[in-house]
Formats: sequence, structure tokens, C-alpha cells
Amino acid sequence: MSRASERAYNNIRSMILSGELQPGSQIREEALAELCGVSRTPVRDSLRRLEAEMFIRRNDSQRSFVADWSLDDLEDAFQLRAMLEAHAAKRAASRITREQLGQLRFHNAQLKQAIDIPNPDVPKFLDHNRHFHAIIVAAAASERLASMLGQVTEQPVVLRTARHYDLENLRRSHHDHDELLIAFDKRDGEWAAAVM
Amino acid sequence: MSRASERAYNNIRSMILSGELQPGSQIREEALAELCGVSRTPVRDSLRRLEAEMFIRRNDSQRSFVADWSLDDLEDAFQLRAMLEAHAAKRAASRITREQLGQLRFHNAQLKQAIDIPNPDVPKFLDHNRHFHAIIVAAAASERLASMLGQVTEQPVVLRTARHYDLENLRRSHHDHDELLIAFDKRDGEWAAAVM
DNA sequence: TGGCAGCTTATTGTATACAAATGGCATTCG
DNA sequence: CGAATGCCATTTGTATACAATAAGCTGCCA
Repeated sequence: MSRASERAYNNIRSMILSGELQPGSQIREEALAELCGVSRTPVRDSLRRLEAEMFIRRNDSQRSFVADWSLDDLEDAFQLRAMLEAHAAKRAASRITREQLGQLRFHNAQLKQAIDIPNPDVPKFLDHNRHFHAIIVAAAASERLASMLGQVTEQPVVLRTARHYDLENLRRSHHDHDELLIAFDKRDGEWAAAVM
Repeated sequence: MSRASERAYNNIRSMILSGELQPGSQIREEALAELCGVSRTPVRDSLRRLEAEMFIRRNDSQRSFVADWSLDDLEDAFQLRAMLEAHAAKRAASRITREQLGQLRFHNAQLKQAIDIPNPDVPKFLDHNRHFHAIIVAAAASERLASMLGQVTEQPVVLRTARHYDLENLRRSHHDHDELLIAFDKRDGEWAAAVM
């Protein structure tokens, strides 16, 4: 993506995620253009993308509003994400390479290190966790699936932080990763999907 | 969507689906603009959308090409579609209204009429079939799910025709619809998903 | 002859001006 | 007083000109 367009996209997106742009509020192209220091053209591009990603809604007369997700929406996204990740795991089980398996093991070990200490290193955990999942998605080898997962993984950022900082969940998550690795070792797609 | 933009989108999309634009061939914004009788601006919008829908790919320097799906891609899309539709059916089972159930029954009856005659009326069958599925997606009440299904249902149009004109498949399809209706009646999401 | 440098051309990105459409407000008529 | 209608302001859509970037070609040099 080119410079102005990318700046506009990142700016607007982060303004939405940070709450700087309030959910439900109308957004005008020109105002955003000024905020981002670009013209309306790249802003329009960004708005279209963000609309596709459901960060933005448009009413019937094409005016844009910051999306405000209901609890139902978040639950819905989470459900979809779970299903898509399960599917990714199933596909990955039969396609994953030795090298990818090795990377998975590496990140899982780092994961374990991050929480098996008196003061858990949560950012480190999240980082390796992200890599872990990314490798699985890559191993699933479906662009479509990857793009769909992209659409649902980033949405509930606000809530996610709260949940992920719970140490017990982190431990459980690590345990699940262990089980996933075994399933991958056995190339057992159904098991992998079930764990996810 | 506004007039010029919509024209561009529909034109380009149908040119891709009809093969008028050959898979793998490069497409230039200006050429499309002339073909559609609009300026590059709405064409660019359309290309962005079509790229998101994976009808178009871009190389690293932003040049656009008509996507050419491999058999793997089509299979992948089909797999995803099956999974998403199963999920839609599951959600629909617990949310469908009496009115929607009635509509489902109506279309199913029409479906049956269309193929239970000496000369099956295939277009009619496909039309009611489409409505049937649309109602289920609507009953699932998940915008996200609907938009994802939109992304995978239209892709393999080329192959779909061949398969759908097979009378035996039409009959089986109708039978499955019957079973789905029973599952919905019982509000049995798992059953509905399995049928799908 | 092969490959690289620089230029030329083709293509996309951005800005801006203008057109179209929509919403809101005020005025008027019942 | 309420509703409908017409006008004005605001916002988005489209076209076009220009800028930036990448690809392809030509000619030079090893």
C-alpha cells in the first residue's frame, strides 16, 4: 500500500480502536483527511477497507459511522473465529512441514517460559502466542481462510486484553498448545480442530 | 452504491466471470474505465472491492491481474462454504421465526414442483434454491457470517452450473431441504449443521 | 554476447475541482 | 398547531490533472 493511503488507514484504524473516534459517531471524509494530512482520495480508500472489515458502517445514504459492536456482535465474531481456527488447525494438521512444527515448538517453549516464572511476562506471551497461531494459519495454506481470520481476530481487541491477562487462562492456553502439537505430530486433523 | 461505481463493479465482475477478461491477464484501470464509460475513480473503487473478494490479485507493485483459481482454490472455497453454511444452519435453527419457516416451506414446495415434472425447470429450481439459502443466512442473524458466505458462494460459478444441472443432484438437494426443515422444526442446530 | 545503467514509457497514486445527492431547516398552507 | 414542501448547507461521488513509481528498452561497456 502506498504511503498516504497506508498512513490514512493506520491512523483511522487506531483512532477507532483507541476510542478516539467514538462508536456510533459519524465520520466525515474531509475531517479525516485533515487529521491524517492527506487528501480525501486515500481516506476514501481506507474507509472502504475499514467498512469491509466492519470497523465502519454506512447508512443508506452512504454516510459513514464508527461501528459500535454489541455484545452479540462480539460473541458472534468470537464464535466465527473459533470455527475458522478449528478449520485452520484441521487443514494444518495434514499440511504442516517439519520446519513449521519446529517453529511451533520453539514458540510454545517461549510461551511456557513467559508464564512459568513468578512475574509472568504477558507481552512476551502474547507475542509468541500470536506467532504460534500465525504459523498454523500459514500451514493451513488457504488464503481465503487467512483473510477471513484476519477479519475476526482483530475486532474485539478491547475485550481481549482483559481476558488474556488472567494468568489461569494463559496456563490453560499453553496446555492447549501442547495438545495441539501432539495432534499435529500425529497428523490428526479432527483432534487438532477439537482442541482449537 | 452510486451509479457509476455500481456500473463499473458489475461490468468488471461479469467480464471476469464470463471469461471476457482472461484469468491471469493484467488489467489496467484506464482500459476498464473506457470499457465501462466512467472515469478511473469508480473503477479503482471497484478493483479494491474485487480484490477483497479475490476476483483480482495484485502483484508487489500494485498492478492488477484477473485471478486464476486452481482446483485447490476452488476446493478450498467449497470447503469453507460448506463449513460456513453448516454454521449458518446451526444458528438459524435456534433463531428462525415462524414466518421464515413458512417461507422456507414455500420455496421448498416450489423447488419440488420444478423438478417433479417430465421437463425439470432448472432456472426456477435454482432461483428458489437461492431464496431458500438466503432465508437461512438471514435467520442466522450474523452480518459477518453473511458477508463471508457472500465471499465464497459466488466464486465457482463456472463449475457450479455443470454440477447443478444434474437431475439426480437436484433431487438429492430437495431431499436435504426436507430434512433441514424438520431439523428447524425441532430447533436442532446440530442436526441442521450436519445436513448442510 | 551478456549484463547493467540510464532513459523512456506505461501505470498507479494523490490532490483538487466540480457535480450530485442527501439532510436539515424554515416557511407556508391546511 | 402540524405536516408538507422547497431551499440551503453539508457530504459524498466523479472526473481530471499532475506526481510518483515501476517496467521495459536501448545502448554501452566489459
